[in-house]
Amino acid sequence: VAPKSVGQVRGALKLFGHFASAQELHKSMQNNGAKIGLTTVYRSLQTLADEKVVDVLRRLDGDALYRLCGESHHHHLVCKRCGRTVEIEGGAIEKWARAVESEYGFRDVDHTVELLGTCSRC
Amino acid sequence: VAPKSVGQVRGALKLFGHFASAQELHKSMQNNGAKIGLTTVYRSLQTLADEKVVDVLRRLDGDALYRLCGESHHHHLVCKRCGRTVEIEGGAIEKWARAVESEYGFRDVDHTVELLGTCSRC
DNA sequence: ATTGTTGCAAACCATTTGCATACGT
DNA sequence: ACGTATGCAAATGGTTTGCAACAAT
Repeated sequence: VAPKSVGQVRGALKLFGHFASAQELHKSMQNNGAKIGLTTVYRSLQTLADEKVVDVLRRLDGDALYRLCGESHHHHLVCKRCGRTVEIEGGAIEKWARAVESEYGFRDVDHTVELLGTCSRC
Repeated sequence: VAPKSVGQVRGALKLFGHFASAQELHKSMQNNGAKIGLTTVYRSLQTLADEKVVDVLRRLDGDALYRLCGESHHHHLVCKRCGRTVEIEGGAIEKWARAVESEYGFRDVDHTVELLGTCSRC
């Protein structure tokens, strides 16, 4: 029985379209007239992250960034300098992960992959 | 006129061999008998980062991780239940990372890969 | 009435900074 | 003595949590 605020936050993220920190998102929602507390924004983002509806990653300064993720599992290529982020199709990775999984007799293997570099503009 | 503590910290990082948070590194140094304050570890890591001799990235929980640049690295397959850890050769990953790098015009791309699953014994 | 939701204020915790002490030259 | 390096303790700031007021059924 998801609280309505979770839907509100998801909507705001959709509107935002790219990675936003909780505080940026909160400010943006208030600017659009929403009456919602910062705490609730945090809690909603937490819920969405648990439900794997949003991706979470960390900016270099330590702030958490959130963005709606599509249905397909993907990874990110992030610029160290400007924070520009590109979603990557990781077909090769998925195959590799499954190969490693069976090679070592593991089950239910999940993986985290992050690429960090410097983009062409920086 | 680099303080000696910077060298100490660099040495500890080398010993560590992979990404470590400031606090983990500090604890590890103290366990090895070093008399150094947490503040100094932070300051030394800051200096090393400014000099570009260490890479900095962020763990999902927000802690900063530091590693000497140019160290060859491997990846880990970790069991969620018993903590058993296997070191993985990531040749396929390295190739994939380089392909992504050139495809999107990024430079100096580093990557983090962690595999989490359940091992055969559990 | 009971259960779930909200938001304020306080707690948390990694990191940074102020400042007084200790060190090197 | 001078300038630098160090570490304690306090400040910072994003995030989390306790709790009491509040809405929904």
